[in-house]
Amino acid sequence: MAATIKEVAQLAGTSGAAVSATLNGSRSKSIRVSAKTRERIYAAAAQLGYLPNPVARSLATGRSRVLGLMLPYVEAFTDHNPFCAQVANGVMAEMVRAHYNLMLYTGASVLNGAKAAMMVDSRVDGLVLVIPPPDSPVFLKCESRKIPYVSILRAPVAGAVTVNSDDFRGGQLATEHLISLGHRRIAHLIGDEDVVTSRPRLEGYRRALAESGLPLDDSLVLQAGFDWKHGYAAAKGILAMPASKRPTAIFAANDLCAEGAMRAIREAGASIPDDFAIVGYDDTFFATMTQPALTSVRMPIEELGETAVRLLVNLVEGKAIADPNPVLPVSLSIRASCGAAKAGLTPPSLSGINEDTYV
Amino acid sequence: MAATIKEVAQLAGTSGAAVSATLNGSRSKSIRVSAKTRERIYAAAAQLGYLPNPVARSLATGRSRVLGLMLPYVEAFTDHNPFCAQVANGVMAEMVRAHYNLMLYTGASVLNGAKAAMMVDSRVDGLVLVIPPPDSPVFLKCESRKIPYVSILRAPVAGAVTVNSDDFRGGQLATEHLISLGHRRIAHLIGDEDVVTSRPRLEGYRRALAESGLPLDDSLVLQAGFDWKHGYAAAKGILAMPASKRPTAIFAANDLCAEGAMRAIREAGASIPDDFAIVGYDDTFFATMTQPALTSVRMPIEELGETAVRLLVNLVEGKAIADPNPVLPVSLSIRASCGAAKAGLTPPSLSGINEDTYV
DNA sequence: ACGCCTTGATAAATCGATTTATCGCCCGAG
DNA sequence: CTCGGGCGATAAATCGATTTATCAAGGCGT
Repeated sequence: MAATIKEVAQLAGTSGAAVSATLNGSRSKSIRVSAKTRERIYAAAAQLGYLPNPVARSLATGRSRVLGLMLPYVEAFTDHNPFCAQVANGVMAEMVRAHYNLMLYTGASVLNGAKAAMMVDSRVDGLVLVIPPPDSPVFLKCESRKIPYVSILRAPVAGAVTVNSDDFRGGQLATEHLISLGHRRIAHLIGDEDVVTSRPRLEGYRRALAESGLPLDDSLVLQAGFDWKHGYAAAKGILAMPASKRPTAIFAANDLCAEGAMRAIREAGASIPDDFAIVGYDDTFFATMTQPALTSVRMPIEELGETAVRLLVNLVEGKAIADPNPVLPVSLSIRASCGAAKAGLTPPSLSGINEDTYV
Repeated sequence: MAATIKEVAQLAGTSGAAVSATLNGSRSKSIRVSAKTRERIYAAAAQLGYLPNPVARSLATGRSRVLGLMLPYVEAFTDHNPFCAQVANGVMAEMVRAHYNLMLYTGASVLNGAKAAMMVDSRVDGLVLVIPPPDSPVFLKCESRKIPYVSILRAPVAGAVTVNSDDFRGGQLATEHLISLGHRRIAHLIGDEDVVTSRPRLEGYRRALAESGLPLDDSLVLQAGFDWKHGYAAAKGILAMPASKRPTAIFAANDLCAEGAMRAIREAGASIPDDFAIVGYDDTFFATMTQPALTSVRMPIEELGETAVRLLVNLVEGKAIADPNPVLPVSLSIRASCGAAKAGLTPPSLSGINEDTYV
């Protein structure tokens, strides 16, 4: 029922070509529109409430002004780790700014077999991939269909555009902080092996120890994971160590993992930060809600999303890219869980429902 | 570069019409394809890796198999209240099931003026609106462009399809629980006025009091909001009341609000649940992380999303809808914050990174 | 006065599907 | 022997834009 370009042309007493050129501000030599005609076209378009049909436009131009966002698992948003949600937020914000629309894809179900192919379709001009597995078939799909893509948290590969945060530095920061507070036996709970951030964080941890002349004790490096359960289990293991072997500080894989560890420690009747100092990673909002509040490495998660979109838009529009593999800086949010800040000094500044609701 | 229908037709030695009909399993009388030709078409399509261009298909059919999801604010995902994220999750899951794709829109920026119109465009077959303001222009846009839509958390309006949860019952449940534990002075922190859930919860609270023969004391009904800050402030107010006027229990607007209240109470040196029993709403995962863990009214948030999509798909495909205004049931998750369950008995069962990652 | 360039505008091709109208052909019924 | 009907398939129209090729005037220089 919506007005078409032909109807506008008819009402303005001109042709569709003129309408198209006028409304798009086309600067082609081959088609010119006089000021008078232009006025009539504007009037007619306004009168009919004309909006170009984006589907038809896409077909004609080969561009959709839609970018896809692929999240690694179906529960991306419900998962208690707000990482994906925050990335999505940054992505959304930047897409709005760049006048692109967002198509959302999550999980294996849309990516297996025929469906996988369906999604990497001509509907999107480009794709943002979040923590893609190193051997994901998505890469091949994109290559073969010539769909530009940018990966968030992926080890830089020749020719691929990636956006990462400085995990090595993050590992260093967390460990150095604990060292500066006098800790000499510091445990590290490693995140999932297949996630690209785990290793550099570990290396940062090792470097910090080495630079301070502290020994590297492999019994203090525990395979955990990015969830509550693994943190809880790992801490149980630590609590079971003989006192002489036991660490006095824990650098956890992330905030959730740290929370699990804290729970295990509390259940054992030990104190945080007196018996164990703890540092988390991601600086999620619930780092402020734990008791004591959790010191955490902050990474600019939303900026990861924003940067990825910015790069992708350049890719799509054929513009030059200064740095195809940016690494965003991290920092340390110091709270009470290491004893470096008093408990309760940093109440969460939660925003609740925002004013920016739809009109 | 992708293969077109014409190329497939050529390779199979037939026409585009035959290819289209075959691949879509068309049962029209006017076009028939013999088994032999069909085989050749399948072979050719497979050989070329042919996938129909969805843009062209959309233009021809007037259907895009894309549904839009509109969230009320830009920070929908970052906002510490995981409500929108969970809704998005349910929506996504159901869309995958129904073979639709998801276009995501958030906040005022995409909805003002010309941009608002751009988004309600022919690209989507229908729209899911989450907590739309009662007077949102989106409704008119949809009507005038004949785009079917379903609203989540909207007061039922004649002719509109809505999905709600039973907030009245939720208010009742929370209050009855506190009454059953012996509380006679129960405060209620109301959520934002303009959010449709606030009033029925209040009415449920009132009904529960009335049915137990307890007096309705307006000084115990405090305007708060769905965020941490308002919970914190409201609790401060309660703590400042003269002891005789002070409630012994608080039914908060939601979990975040409850958390804020708990923080204020702890800061005042009072005990939960001994001095104040607390009930939250939404049963978010961090209700399990607070100390003590928070009793909360559980609403089936993801199911809201799923149901909305199911209804919307029916709307889009012209199928009958049994109940255009379903109200989903709520329940009570009892934890330690009211003294009805021991602290620490319900550790969070967090899942961390899911197995269902993309291949 | 003739050709040339510029301006203004339109008809028509294109994008890649779906869908309708049409066309042989062969077979069986009358 | 002819006519109707079912089968198999194709050409062509359509969807609603963009974009290219084409064309008609009009102004200007020589």
